[in-house]
Amino acid sequence: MTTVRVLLADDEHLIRGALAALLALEDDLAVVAEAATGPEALAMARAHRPDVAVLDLEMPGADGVSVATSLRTELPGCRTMIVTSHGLPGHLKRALAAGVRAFVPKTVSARQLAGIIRTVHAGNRYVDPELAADAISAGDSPLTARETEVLELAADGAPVAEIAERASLSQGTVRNYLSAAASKLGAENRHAAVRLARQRGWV
Amino acid sequence: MTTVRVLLADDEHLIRGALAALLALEDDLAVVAEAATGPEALAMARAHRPDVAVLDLEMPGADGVSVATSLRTELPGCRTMIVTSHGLPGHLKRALAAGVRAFVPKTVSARQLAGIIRTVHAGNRYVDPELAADAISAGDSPLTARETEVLELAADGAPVAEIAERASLSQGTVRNYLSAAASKLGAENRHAAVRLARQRGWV
DNA sequence: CACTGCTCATGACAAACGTCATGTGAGGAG
DNA sequence: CTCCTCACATGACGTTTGTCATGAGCAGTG
Repeated sequence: MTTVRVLLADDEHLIRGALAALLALEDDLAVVAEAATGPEALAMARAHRPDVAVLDLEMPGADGVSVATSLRTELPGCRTMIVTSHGLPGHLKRALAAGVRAFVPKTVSARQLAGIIRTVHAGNRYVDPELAADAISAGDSPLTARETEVLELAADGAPVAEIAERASLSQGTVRNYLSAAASKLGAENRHAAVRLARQRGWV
Repeated sequence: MTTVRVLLADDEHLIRGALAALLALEDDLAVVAEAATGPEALAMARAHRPDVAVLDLEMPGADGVSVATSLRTELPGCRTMIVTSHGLPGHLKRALAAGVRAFVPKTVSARQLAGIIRTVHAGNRYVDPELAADAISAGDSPLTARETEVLELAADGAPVAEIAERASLSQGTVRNYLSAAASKLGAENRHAAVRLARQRGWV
């Protein structure tokens, strides 16, 4: 029996510590490194070369997906998986596109997580069935690249003039994109559109 | 030595289970009940009458603060504490106003948490120093009750007409409140105001 | 090559919005 | 009792929007 070397990255010390303790109970798993931020996770991974990196999606510095992207090129032998509280369909897609092998919500039990780590280590993938269903039913973003960009700039409630300036577009164009985005999303106005797009992980 | 009977409520199974395991290592603490939702937490508390209820702030059904409020009247002997990922000043204030004895971020370690549970059980209070500093520097909400109410209704990007209807106010009045709220918060428009108020936990 | 879809623009109009002046009534503070 | 604040309202004003028509340049596809 081989021992799986695991890197644990989560900014919540409470969870990270508790998780490490629980995984330590599994005698084929060994937590060889822990990290509380994105950059720290990268550094620890370089130093300890784990078999599997368990990454929280929301971390200070760099989120789980970008850490996974970096790891993919730097340590091809290291499988990555994402654990998260907020299972947005868009996040799942981004994660899979970044080569992440598993995407699980924090609502699973530690025992299940251990099983998933083994699955991933064996070279297989795992996606939470419910999240997968959501992602499939949610579908792809209907927004074009510019529409998405403009919508993001509108996300903090900025007026059109400011968005236009920051995007180097004319105000009329910005209004057109915003209008198109809102109608594609079935929203009454851009602010509601922002909310919807966020919910679906499209921004 | 008395044993402290603890109720653990958190919708993230991973965390709840891990936490229960870690707290079980402390021989003066006993996790007598677990819950994944607000209503479930209430039911479990009634059934098991714990000494201390450790409540996650964000749970389906009812959030930690409202559970704490209910517990305060139903089980006066049960001390409550809030654990959360997002330490917004406003949440801290609401929690303390609801009679919560401790407010801690999930970035603490399990050992620290155990200590805090003991502190709370002994009748003392605990507030994370950093959160406390934030809360003090952030100050109170400058908004009146109605301003807050209207701002909340505006939170999902609804047009003024809809807000007016839902608040049973005239559109002009709604605009006035929204305008007042935005200027008090130093925001350019109501949407930015919503964002700011959220950041500070005032909505 | 024609066709389609994305990008970017302009101009125009109606609706929604922000702001201000102004007024009434209720309730607390002095 | 008076003063002040808050809640609520109206009407009016200019500005910011959403929406639509229209058009040009530029990619990719059949």
